[in-house]
Amino acid sequence: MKVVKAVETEVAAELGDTPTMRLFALLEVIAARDQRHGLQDLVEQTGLPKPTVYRMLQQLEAASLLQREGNGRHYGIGTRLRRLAENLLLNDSLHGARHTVLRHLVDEIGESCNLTALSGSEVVYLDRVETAAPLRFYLHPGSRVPVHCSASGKIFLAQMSPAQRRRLLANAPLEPYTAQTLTNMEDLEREVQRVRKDGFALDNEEFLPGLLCIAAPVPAESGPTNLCIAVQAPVIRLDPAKARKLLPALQRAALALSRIDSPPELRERA
Amino acid sequence: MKVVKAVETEVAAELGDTPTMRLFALLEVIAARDQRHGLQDLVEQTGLPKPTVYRMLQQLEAASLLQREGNGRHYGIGTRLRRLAENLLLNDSLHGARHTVLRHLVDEIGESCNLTALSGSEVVYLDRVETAAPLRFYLHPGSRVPVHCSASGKIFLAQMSPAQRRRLLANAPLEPYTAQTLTNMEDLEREVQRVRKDGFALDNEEFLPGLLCIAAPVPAESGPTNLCIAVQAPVIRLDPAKARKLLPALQRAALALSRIDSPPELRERA
DNA sequence: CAATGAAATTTCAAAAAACGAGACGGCATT
DNA sequence: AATGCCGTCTCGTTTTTTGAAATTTCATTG
Repeated sequence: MKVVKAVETEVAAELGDTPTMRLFALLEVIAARDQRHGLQDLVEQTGLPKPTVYRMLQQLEAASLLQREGNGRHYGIGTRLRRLAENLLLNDSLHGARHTVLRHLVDEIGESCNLTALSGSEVVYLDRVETAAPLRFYLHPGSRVPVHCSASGKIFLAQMSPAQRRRLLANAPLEPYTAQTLTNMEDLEREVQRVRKDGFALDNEEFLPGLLCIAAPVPAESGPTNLCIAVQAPVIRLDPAKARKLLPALQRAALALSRIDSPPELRERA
Repeated sequence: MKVVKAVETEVAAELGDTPTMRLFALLEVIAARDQRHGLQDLVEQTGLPKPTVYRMLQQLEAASLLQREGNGRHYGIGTRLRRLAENLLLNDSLHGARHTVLRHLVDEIGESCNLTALSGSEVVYLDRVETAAPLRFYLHPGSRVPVHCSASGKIFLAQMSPAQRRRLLANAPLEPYTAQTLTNMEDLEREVQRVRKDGFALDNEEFLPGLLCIAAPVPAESGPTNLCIAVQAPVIRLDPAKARKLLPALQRAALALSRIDSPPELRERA
């Protein structure tokens, strides 16, 4: 009994604080296993009260997003949700194309690479391809890191006007993650100026001990970009000097990404 | 200007009356085209007010369901939504297996077939495979038809107790769709008794003029089933006598579906 | 064939979220 | 520097969601 309650609380806390999020949490539970889902099961899996889950399921069924299976006591995926999922995967050439570029780069240089973007005042991992080497940092797509202690973050900062930069950093104090983390504004400003001049950024164990990272911007048609490509490796295999030698490959990949991201066709208005 | 407005109204009316539905409408718009979606575009596509769309996008982005692209002025599919879509399609062996059976049946008898279930007081098309013949009725998966004038509907009715049947039909008056539609309770009751005895049902132009349909139940482990398989064809190619000859093939497919739907493994409680 | 109990559904008043008109602000073009 | 298009924020109002508890349903079981 207690164990069950603990699990319930956990899932509910993690996956939902607005109706929308609770709904997606429910869908994720349903999508997670290839089996029939009864009301009771879903209640236990999500930790939501029974009438709530019941109402959600009913609403989803009415919209053909889910459908009842068997004797009406179980739910499965409905035609509309299936079609949505198909279209979602189908109409996302951007992701596919980018992933290919990332994979090529990883093949070429032999270390994990990732694609990052600025979201709010944090850097988000859009996608990631791991190296084959056995020792590696596992950082999954979708996770977020602070701007001030990540290579990509510094690139984003370097593109901004001083005013923009100050505004952004006002919301995010320069927390120390390691002994190397730049925690005062002057050091960071100096570093950012260097990044702007060089066109690439390093993170030398400033976020995680033992992790070195080099990032380059993916140029946009004009103006600042919101996309970076970066290599991450344990300091045992990669030091700043070696990292600099990877720059040409990195920039070649960045250019390829740039072509994916801003081809003239996409400027039309359907 | 007027044209745009007309479209807006339409989409909004069709796709949403609760926050949840509006949200899915938005996702469907996003999933529909492989392009970058700006706020303004989405406002026009969905017909929803700007702050509403803005809030939805923001919420979806915060949850990594969407992510910003380019300079932050466009949205694309996020890692979590992509994963959800992948799992949704992956973990739905039921659908895949059923679809295969349907396709085989269509190959065998040469007419469009579909899989139906009872939902509320209507029959829903769960899936459908079309014949290769040029003349055909196009009825898409997810659409709904009344119980009293569809072959599958009669099968569902035939499984019920008279009390259940009366309760269900109380909510759904026997509306006439064609001259053949059974619109009085006695005729329908007589028909239902026949269906129960024969184990199959016909719809002889009772729903759409020129459309003949024969349905058989997909047997459940025990008790009534909520799944039927049916053949639909223009009366020009199929008459009741010919339809009856398709019955063995139909029942063979029904048995195959039955094995998919209730194998012992699925009775476990993970 | 009624009693039993587990599971599904409905109810309803309180609480929370969504709504959207309008104001505001940034940024690009003029 | 002015203009205008978009994205973003505000806030009082409206709508939806919430969930404990009561009720119904249905398959067993005694």
